[in-house]
Amino acid sequence: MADEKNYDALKLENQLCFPLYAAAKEVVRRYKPFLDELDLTYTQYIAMMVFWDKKELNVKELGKYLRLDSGTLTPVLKKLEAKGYITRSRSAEDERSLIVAITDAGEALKEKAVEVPVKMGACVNLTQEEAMLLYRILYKLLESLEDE
Amino acid sequence: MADEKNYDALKLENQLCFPLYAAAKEVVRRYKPFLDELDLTYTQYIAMMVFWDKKELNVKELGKYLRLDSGTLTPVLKKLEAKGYITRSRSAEDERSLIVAITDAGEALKEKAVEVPVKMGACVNLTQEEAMLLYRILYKLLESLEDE
DNA sequence: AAGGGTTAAATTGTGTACAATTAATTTGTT
DNA sequence: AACAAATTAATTGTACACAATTTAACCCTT
Repeated sequence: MADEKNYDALKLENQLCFPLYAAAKEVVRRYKPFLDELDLTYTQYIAMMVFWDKKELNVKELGKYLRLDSGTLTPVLKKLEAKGYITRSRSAEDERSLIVAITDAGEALKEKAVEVPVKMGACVNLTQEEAMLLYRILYKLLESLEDE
Repeated sequence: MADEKNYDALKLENQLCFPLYAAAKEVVRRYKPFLDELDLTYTQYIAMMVFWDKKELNVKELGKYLRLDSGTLTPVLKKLEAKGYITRSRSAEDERSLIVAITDAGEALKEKAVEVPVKMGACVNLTQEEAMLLYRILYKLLESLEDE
């Protein structure tokens, strides 16, 4: 019994990261039917959320909000451009910077999108208090992981 | 003012799903340096966690634990087999079923892996209470999303 | 003005995720 | 037994995610 090592920390059910990973996937998956009606993927949807709020920004700024890099965003933005929801153009002041701006069609999409959070809210079976706690703890976690 | 619609629910900062999605990605990203030492990706790591516990199961059973389907698992398992940590063989009783079993090398990997949760724990800056709350709420969320 | 260092996006390569389909096998019913 | 229905993995196709590299533009110091 002196030599017995405790491997409990290596069990899936004792992990904190695993339910985080699984719940995130599952929630995104649950968005799909609602987002299909808008012809958006989840990543495209959260990008549009930023544009509905900010109207115009460059890839770097967008990436900061979404916590995604240009490797992920470039193809996503090209798809949103192809759908006519945004425009992509180089900044005149700084040719390195790509200005992404929402179009009228993109703005119009907001009217249909307002239903999405309502429908999703109905899927998530948490109390107000649990939802608030979850929100607070997740942001605390994000902040703590931010500063390396 | 009668015609003003409230779009607050469409703001990124008012979403519950977004910090969930972002935190999950960030935590998995934080695993990377530790898992690199084991030559495992996060998905391969959680699969190995199941094998360390169960020794042997088929793809469907594994998928139930990990909440992943064969489309995701098949390539992951082929990689783990190539690394020598598991074996893949058809069941004699039911040829449809693929039996995945851990090898000695896979078992040995556990010795190095025990350090991973310790190192990760040091990165996550939550109190015991917050961690427990997060765990409980995430599993409640997962369960509520499970039954459609 | 010139050249090194920095910065912003894009590109490349690897590895998931997942929906939908396919292929092989098994099961259940007649 | 025979065949339709169900089940299990694998495959196919699309879409991220991210590390690492590349390309082009900008900045800064001399």
